[in-house]
Amino acid sequence: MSQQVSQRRRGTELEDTILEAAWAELHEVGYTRLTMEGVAARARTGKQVLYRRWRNRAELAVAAMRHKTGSIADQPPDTGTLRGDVIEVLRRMARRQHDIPREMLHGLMAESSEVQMDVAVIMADVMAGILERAATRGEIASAEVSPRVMSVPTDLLRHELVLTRHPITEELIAEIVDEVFLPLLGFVPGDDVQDQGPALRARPERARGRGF
Amino acid sequence: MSQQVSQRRRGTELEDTILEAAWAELHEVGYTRLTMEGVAARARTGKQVLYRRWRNRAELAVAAMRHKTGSIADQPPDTGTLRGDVIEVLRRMARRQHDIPREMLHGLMAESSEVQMDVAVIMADVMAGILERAATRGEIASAEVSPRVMSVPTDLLRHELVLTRHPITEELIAEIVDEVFLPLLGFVPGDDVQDQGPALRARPERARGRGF
Amino acid sequence: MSQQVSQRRRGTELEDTILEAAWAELHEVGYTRLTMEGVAARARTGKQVLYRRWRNRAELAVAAMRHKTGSIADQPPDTGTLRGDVIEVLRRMARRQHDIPREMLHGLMAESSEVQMDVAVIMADVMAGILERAATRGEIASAEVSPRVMSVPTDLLRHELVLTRHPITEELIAEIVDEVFLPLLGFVPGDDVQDQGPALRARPERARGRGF
Amino acid sequence: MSQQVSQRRRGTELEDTILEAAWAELHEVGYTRLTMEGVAARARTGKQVLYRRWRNRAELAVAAMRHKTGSIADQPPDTGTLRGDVIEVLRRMARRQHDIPREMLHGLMAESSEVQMDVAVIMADVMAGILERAATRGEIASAEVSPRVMSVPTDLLRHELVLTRHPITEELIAEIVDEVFLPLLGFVPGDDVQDQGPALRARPERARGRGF
DNA sequence: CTCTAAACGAGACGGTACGTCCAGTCTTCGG
DNA sequence: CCGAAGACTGGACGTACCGTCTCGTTTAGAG
Repeated sequence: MSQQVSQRRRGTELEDTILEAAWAELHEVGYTRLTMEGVAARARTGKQVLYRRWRNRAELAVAAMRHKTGSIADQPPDTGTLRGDVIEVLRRMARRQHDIPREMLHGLMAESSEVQMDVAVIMADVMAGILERAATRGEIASAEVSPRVMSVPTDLLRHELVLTRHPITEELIAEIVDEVFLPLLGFVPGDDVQDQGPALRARPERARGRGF
Repeated sequence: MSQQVSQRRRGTELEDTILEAAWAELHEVGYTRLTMEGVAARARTGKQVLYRRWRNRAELAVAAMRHKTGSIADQPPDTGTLRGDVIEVLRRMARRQHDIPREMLHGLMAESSEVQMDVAVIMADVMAGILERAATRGEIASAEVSPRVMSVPTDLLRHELVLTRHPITEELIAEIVDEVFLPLLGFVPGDDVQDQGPALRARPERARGRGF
Repeated sequence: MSQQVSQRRRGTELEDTILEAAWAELHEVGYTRLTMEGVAARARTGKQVLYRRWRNRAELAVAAMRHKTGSIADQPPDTGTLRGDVIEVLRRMARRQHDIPREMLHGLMAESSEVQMDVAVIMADVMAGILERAATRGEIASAEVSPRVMSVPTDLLRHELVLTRHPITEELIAEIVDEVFLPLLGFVPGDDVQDQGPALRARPERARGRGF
Repeated sequence: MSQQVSQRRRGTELEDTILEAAWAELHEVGYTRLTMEGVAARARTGKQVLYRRWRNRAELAVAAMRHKTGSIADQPPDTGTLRGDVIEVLRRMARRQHDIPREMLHGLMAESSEVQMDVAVIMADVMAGILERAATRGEIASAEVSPRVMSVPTDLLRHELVLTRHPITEELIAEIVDEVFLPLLGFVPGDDVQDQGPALRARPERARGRGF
């Protein structure tokens, strides 16, 4: 009479459980100390089940990451101004990165060739759209911008996000847009952008080694 | 009778042997599969000897890296032109990176807090010097440039070096300098820089995933 | 339009296939490495089909063994002489054992309580019949023989078959009969049994350990 | 002042601990379910330590067995009578076997070629000595006995010990000696051996299968 | 020059995780 | 309902390294 409930998890249900377990482990112990055994134990299943789906912890971690973080440029921002659009794009990138610690990213990039910078291409499309609209509005003379220039804001932000330990602030985003990107486009900001305080400020962090 | 040669290595001699062994291992198997046991075996010594000097493989790898790659900005370039100087700086960065596979870098950044972007600060100093001289020569109006702008060329190159799989070419460097940095400084290139072919070219690589 | 042949095996047909697969596996990899999965794969069926019939690999192996080796004392030998009958019984035991490697037997005895020495009782009956006929023929005074004595030849042969690595030869069988069993019955062999060569011969094999 | 006790066990001390742990596991779970992990856990050491010493669980089990059970025929019995000596030998065998369950033995014989019947040869020597003394005392005409006959009592007992589930009783031993061995030697027992009750008794156990 | 303390080389130790195999059970689907 | 197929829980396998500890052997340098 009563609906026979499956005792044993299978397929998608099981997979979701595992990916959530992996995500939890990633945040508790970090990628470096992520173990298949740990994930299996937390998901209350066997290691074989994991290995049936992902060849190694890198693939598992990538899958867990994607499971939690949806696609980035689902719908391009449209704030009505060039500056607003670009800032919104950068904000979304930063917000997205919030979930993914640098350490995890580096660990993945060290072990997996999966994690690519593919998003760069996607971002290029988004930026092209933004510039298109800006040209239509007459904010800039032409949408014909070198791809190198077009990717400057996202590249610079990504550089900060992944390769430095600087906290990502609104000021940082404003700097990238107002000191670098807009000037490159020959855009002269109107009166609404007079908060250019941080310019010419020295970086606080000191070098302790030689880095790379 | 014969000169008594020390059978057992110690101190610096031993340390050098180890660091070379580590460097060799790094290139043979990569950072991910670098093991203390492997290095010890290759250097024909015991693991204790390694642990006496470096707390873990990350420290050892960093040390091995530094042992091979000297400091970056030993002497700032001085080619006589702003453009030449900046290009030279980027070339040196690229050349230096040649020795250090991306995988190694990511592995290190995942495990060690040692590998920092400290070099960024050093590069800032170098760039400041270059701009100073350019201002003196009258190439640019003033050396008073926002630190954000000043670090744009090195940040962009580092982004390419570490976060993409693009090969580092002369064209890439030229793009960064001619399409981004010099325009930002309000610099109008002379007749010697008419090789601006790559502009507006589309990026060839396609996205295969969502990356990050 | 040809007669639709049942693609799916069932009942006895399926069971036979499985038992033959099991027997084949037993001879290819031995009992120790016999696996339910291996048998299922070889029989092109699922594990559940096996578990529906036999609780574990021991039971399956026993079944496979019995499937190949029929009952031992189907019809008691009747050669016309006491000596001939006993030798024939021992020969049949030896021949039967030929199919079943010692390793398989030990494996089964370790895991299954099924494989019993029940045959001992059967053999006792067979031996009783043989002695009965010998008494009737007048070869021995009486068929009233202690059960212990009666089982001596089969027990000794079984000891050799299962617990030693000695090859089972005609001489071995002759020894058991002529040096042990017949003397125990007070039987004086006639002239046809003068091939008593092996007596007093030393055993060739040397001890290498302490065994048990 | 205080004796510095080594925290970490090594060499023989560690080995003894392990063998005792293995012996304990053998008795708790039996050979079939003996696991290297179980032994390592009980001995509070790593699996590698076990594998460094023994290639597999069979070797470990054999070693554990030998560690507990000393050599069998350290000093031959000398009771003053042939019967007494033989009975004493069989009693010792039975006592020794008490420690080693049949299941363990079969498991070992299935997996290891180490466990041999070498002891048979040793027993032959012991029996030869016993017969020698019996001949000297005049109990038997000559010590020249066929090796087959000489090993009959030990072979029969071993058959019972290993291949049947019969409990090993004094009566069983008496049967072997009084009904089989002594008669074979043409020995006529004196008045002290009138307890020949069990003769002609039927075996109680019934066959449940076809055995082997 | 002898003695001593430290460092070296070698490798065992207690442990964690790997990636694989198999047991025995459960589920789905098709005939 | 049962066969075929295969996924699931779970446990052990045998291996690789980790970082520590111990042993016996150089080897510098202090006395």
